[in-house]
Order: sequence, then structure tokens, then C-alpha cells
Amino acid sequence: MAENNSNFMSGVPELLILRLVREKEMYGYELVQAIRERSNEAIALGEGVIYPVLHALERDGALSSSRKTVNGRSRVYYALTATGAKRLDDLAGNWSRLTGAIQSILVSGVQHA
Amino acid sequence: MAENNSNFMSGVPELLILRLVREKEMYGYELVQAIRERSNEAIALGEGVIYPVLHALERDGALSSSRKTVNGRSRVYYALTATGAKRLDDLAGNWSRLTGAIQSILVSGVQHA
DNA sequence: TTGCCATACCTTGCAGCGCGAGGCAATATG
DNA sequence: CATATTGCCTCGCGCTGCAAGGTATGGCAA
Repeated sequence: MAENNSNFMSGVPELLILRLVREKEMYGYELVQAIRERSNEAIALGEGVIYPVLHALERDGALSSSRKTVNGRSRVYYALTATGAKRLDDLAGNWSRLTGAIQSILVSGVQHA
Repeated sequence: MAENNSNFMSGVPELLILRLVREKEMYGYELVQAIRERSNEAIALGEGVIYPVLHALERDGALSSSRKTVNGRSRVYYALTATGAKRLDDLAGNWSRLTGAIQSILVSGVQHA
């Protein structure tokens, strides 16, 4: 059963990571802060969220990793692959459809057919 | 420990239900269909999602229920209470802040401070 | 009558995700 | 020398969404 379950609201951390890494390759610790800062503290995903997602994405071939040492610090940088780019498009599309649908319910006044 | 945990993306079914019930009182089965239709099939929450949420909301005083019989059919109608209206505002606010934050990450090109 | 579908309610059990909490190691700071 | 920061990682749990199943009534067609 290689079916993809998961509930309708999940996968946002994955989406954010893929999107950020598309700009430039980043490492885990950096992503944790980037998400917090770029979301204006509205979203604060800890390392316990980020790292497992990173590993899963690499395992699925959506990200490629390379260990680099920058001023004495060893970091694992992740870059978007072609597979990852496709996956990003899918997730972004789903997200947009989903929020659109929710918005249309939230916004509408009473309407009759 | 009566602390409210739950993850950052949850509570959408609750939000949708509260919003729909604000217009007019509705019953469970009706909500299931309303959400599917008004979201253009983008969201399809089953009864296994709706009923438990309904019960929880009533337990918390956000909804009040009244059993009514309409052309031979017995239904449990739910109406929004004052508490529920407040809760709806909170959830809607959170949702809006959250999607705004996500959007700002999804949309932005690279930018530095 | 006997089916069968739609309406209408409900609960149980599980998978999966998010996440806190913790642990390790190296560099920097006071 | 102690403490904070950077940077990586994993375990275990809570909670949520959800499929699956169960009950009951009404309408309709064969």
C-alpha cells in the first residue's frame, strides 16, 4: 500500500522548506530561524519539526544535501532538486486551492441559489 | 494541566463549522454537504470529523443544540452562542494571521534585512 | 412485501503529524 | 572555567482528522 494518506491540512512545514530552499541552499538551523523571522514570529517551527522533514525530503529525492564547513562550523546544506521543484509546485497548488476554498466559506454572506 | 496544546495548523473544521452556523442554525449532515459544496469539492469532511467537533463545541458552550422534526425527519440543529461567536472571531483571526504569514514566505523573492 | 437508497445520527480505533524535550559536539564569550 | 550559541540529531507523546462501521427512519420501485 504505497498510498499517500495524511490529512487535508498537513504538509505546510514541507511546503515552507521547499520554498525557502528554492532561493538558495540552506541548512536546518538556518531554516528554523528563517521561518520564524520571515513569518514575523507568526510561525515558529522547532528543530524537532524541521530535521525530520529535511531527512524525509532527501530520502524522497526532493532535496540533495552537502556537508560544508563555514568558518569552523560544519553544516549540512540542502538544495532543491528537479523532483523537489515539482513537488513544490504541487504543494503550492494544493495550498492555494485549499485556502481559496476556505476563504470562500469564511467570506461569503448568506447566499441563495 | 488544562492547557490547550494542538498543532499550529489544526482547528480548521471547527472554524468552518462555526462560520457556517453563524448564518443560520444547521445540523450535522447538512454541514457535511454544505462544506463540500461551498468549497467546490475542494474540502470534503466526513461525518466522522463533523460530529465529534459538534459535540465538543457544544460541550464548550460554543454551540447550543435543539432537536427538531422536519417532515418526519428528526434532526439536531446547532446554533451559535455568544461564546461561540467569540471563539469564531479568535479562530478566524488566527487563521488569517497564519495564512498571511505563509503567503508572505511563499510569495517573496529573496530579500535581506 | 421486499429490497434499496438517501437521510440522519453516532462511536471506535488508528495513522500520521507536529512538537517538546532531550542529548551530543564545537565555537565563542565573559 | 562556565555559559551561551551554533548546529546536528532522535525519541516519544498528544492530538486531530478520518475511514469504517453501526443504528434507525422515510421514500420509492419491483
